[in-house]
Amino acid sequence: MLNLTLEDIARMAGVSRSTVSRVLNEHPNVRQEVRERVWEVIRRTGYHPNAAARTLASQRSWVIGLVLPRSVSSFFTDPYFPHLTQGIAQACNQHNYTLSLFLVATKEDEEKIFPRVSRKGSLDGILVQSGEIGDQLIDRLVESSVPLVIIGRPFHTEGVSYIDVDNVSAAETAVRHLLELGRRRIGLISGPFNTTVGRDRYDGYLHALASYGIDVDRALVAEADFTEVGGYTAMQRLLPAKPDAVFAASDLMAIGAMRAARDAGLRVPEDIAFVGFDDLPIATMASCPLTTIRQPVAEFGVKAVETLIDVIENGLEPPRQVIMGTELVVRASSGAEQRGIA
Amino acid sequence: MLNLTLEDIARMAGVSRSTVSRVLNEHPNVRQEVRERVWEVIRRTGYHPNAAARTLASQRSWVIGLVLPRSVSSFFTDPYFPHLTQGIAQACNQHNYTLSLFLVATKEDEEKIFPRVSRKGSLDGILVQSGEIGDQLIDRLVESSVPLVIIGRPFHTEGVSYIDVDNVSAAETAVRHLLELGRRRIGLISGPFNTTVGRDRYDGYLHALASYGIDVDRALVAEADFTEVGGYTAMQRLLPAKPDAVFAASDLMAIGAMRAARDAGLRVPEDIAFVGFDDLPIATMASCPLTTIRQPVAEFGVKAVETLIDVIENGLEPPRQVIMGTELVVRASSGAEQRGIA
DNA sequence: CAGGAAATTGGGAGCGCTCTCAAATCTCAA
DNA sequence: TTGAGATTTGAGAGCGCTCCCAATTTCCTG
Repeated sequence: MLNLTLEDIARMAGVSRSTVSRVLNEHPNVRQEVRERVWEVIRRTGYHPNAAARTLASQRSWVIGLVLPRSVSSFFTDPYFPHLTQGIAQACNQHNYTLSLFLVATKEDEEKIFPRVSRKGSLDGILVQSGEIGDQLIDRLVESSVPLVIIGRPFHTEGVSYIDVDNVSAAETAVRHLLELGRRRIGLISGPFNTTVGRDRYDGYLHALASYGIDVDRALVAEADFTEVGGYTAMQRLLPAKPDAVFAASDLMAIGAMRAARDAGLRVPEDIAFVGFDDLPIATMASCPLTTIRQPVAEFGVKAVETLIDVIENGLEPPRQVIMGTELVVRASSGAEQRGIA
Repeated sequence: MLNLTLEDIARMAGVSRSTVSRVLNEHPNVRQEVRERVWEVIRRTGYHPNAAARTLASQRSWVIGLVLPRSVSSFFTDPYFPHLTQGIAQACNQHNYTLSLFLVATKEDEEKIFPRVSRKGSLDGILVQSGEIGDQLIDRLVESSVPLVIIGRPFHTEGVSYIDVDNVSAAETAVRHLLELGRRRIGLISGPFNTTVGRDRYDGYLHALASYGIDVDRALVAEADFTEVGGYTAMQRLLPAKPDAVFAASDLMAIGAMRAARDAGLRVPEDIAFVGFDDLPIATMASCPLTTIRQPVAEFGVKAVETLIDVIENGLEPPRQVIMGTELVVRASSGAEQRGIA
């Protein structure tokens, strides 16, 4: 039962290797009767074709890699990544691909992982999370001309496929929501400015203020790192500037920030309103349910896989650039209901 | 640069295919001068050996699979799994293995994944998270006689390799800590009773009570599912029985439970003390820093990988059964300091 | 019932590597 | 200088599959 080969099955079914291969790969042009006889033998023996041999002969591994670069240190702190991974894993399974996970923690990791990832014959394609703007990893992957889809817009977009949400307008919507509720001293807890997502959400914040003719007050902007602790300390830096609302570029930071505001004796949302970004389950479970931008994280992962499969099957050109929609989810933390009642 | 083979490198270096193979695999018995010449060509051309061909010829894929069964629905809610995965990924990288991730969400997933996982030639070994006691997945994997290490003690332990912490004594330590602080109506928010980890921590709770001659009050025991929401609702069920302390079988549940206690107007730890389990970063960030059992989650992952590699290299027998230590970490939630001061 | 087209089947040549074995080369003591 | 033994190298036979091509069989149509 252990080391059966195509040849063995062929002998047992009284046909040739080629015919068994045809049956296995669902090629047409095999007589129904023969097809059934072969399947019967396969089932009875519990035969599974050898993946390596298949890959070698067909130049197709049915494996895709998910690469999370060094800068994504928050893999295990921010629920965003598990959710994304979940969506990706599910889609891989759906499409009969196997998912390999490459967590790049250090520079040495990167050197070790790189050959494994870019080498032909082990991976059909790569999904890589966009990271810091200076990071060479993505450029190196692009150069290796392996089918590649970047999760989150990279800094250089010419000729590369990526998938993202429209962070600028999503952030603008979030901040506008606060403006519409009458808040005027709106703080921003941004993501890192050396990431496109950090910059984009900052730009959205600026646009919203500009549309209301409000000048940006630098004391109302604090850069953080997408973590809860980062949100907490950023909020402490913002407090002296007396914001009456804060847009945080992730739910986790919003939760940290709310905690900091509470610890400073402020009431949410009466004294200070909050809007987050992501709409992960924690958003509803926060001490004050969070108004936030919902992005379809799991579907995002699914779409990334499907885009990558498209690239694998139909070539790198033209670059696929997919932008997914977001929506504002209003809950208690922005004080929308208070105002409605008042 | 793209489709170089061993043969090409051999020709360019003026040696045979075999010699290049020897150089690549660091076999001895290659003249220093030749070795360097070959490396030089490899470096210059950017050649990487084809993984599939290597696997086919050597019957070794250098890939291990991490299988998370259906019952582990909390992959994306409980930070435990990302931490574990992180440890595993890091160790894989260290040992030059590639990690493939198999998230089993549905029965169909399981059917799709199973052949990919048990088939020879794609995976050198498997790490599988222990799940519900009735789950057939592990039994099927054991039968397929692929090198296997189970994360968390499975229900049937004969002949299988696994790695776990001593949940019984860890839980006992946690509950004893509360008893030593003078608490007597100690509630338990347990994990699911259809998991070994759920049962073990329950047993530890019983042992601790027994050692103080306290009879267990069924109204003080609530089964939950390791989620924060589960902890919250379990706490609500416990409240009528007026516990003065609660041991929750995970930090996440402890946090949910504390929130429920607060929402019911109780003060932590004055009115009710809490002890959790895991000591993940969220434990320190809780509204009241959590006394908890620290288990070495990331090292756990590392150890699992190392144990699996041992099994891969030295055979399935004898079964490796590794138990790792835990320690009690005292913070504010158990009220130890109050008592110290009083 | 012939004859050609279509459907079905088998054989062979790889895919790119590892590994055994024998040949070639080198080393050094006598 | 020679030859036994050690070291280094190359040739060849797979690993188990896919896929092309040619051979065989089946199916129609007139």
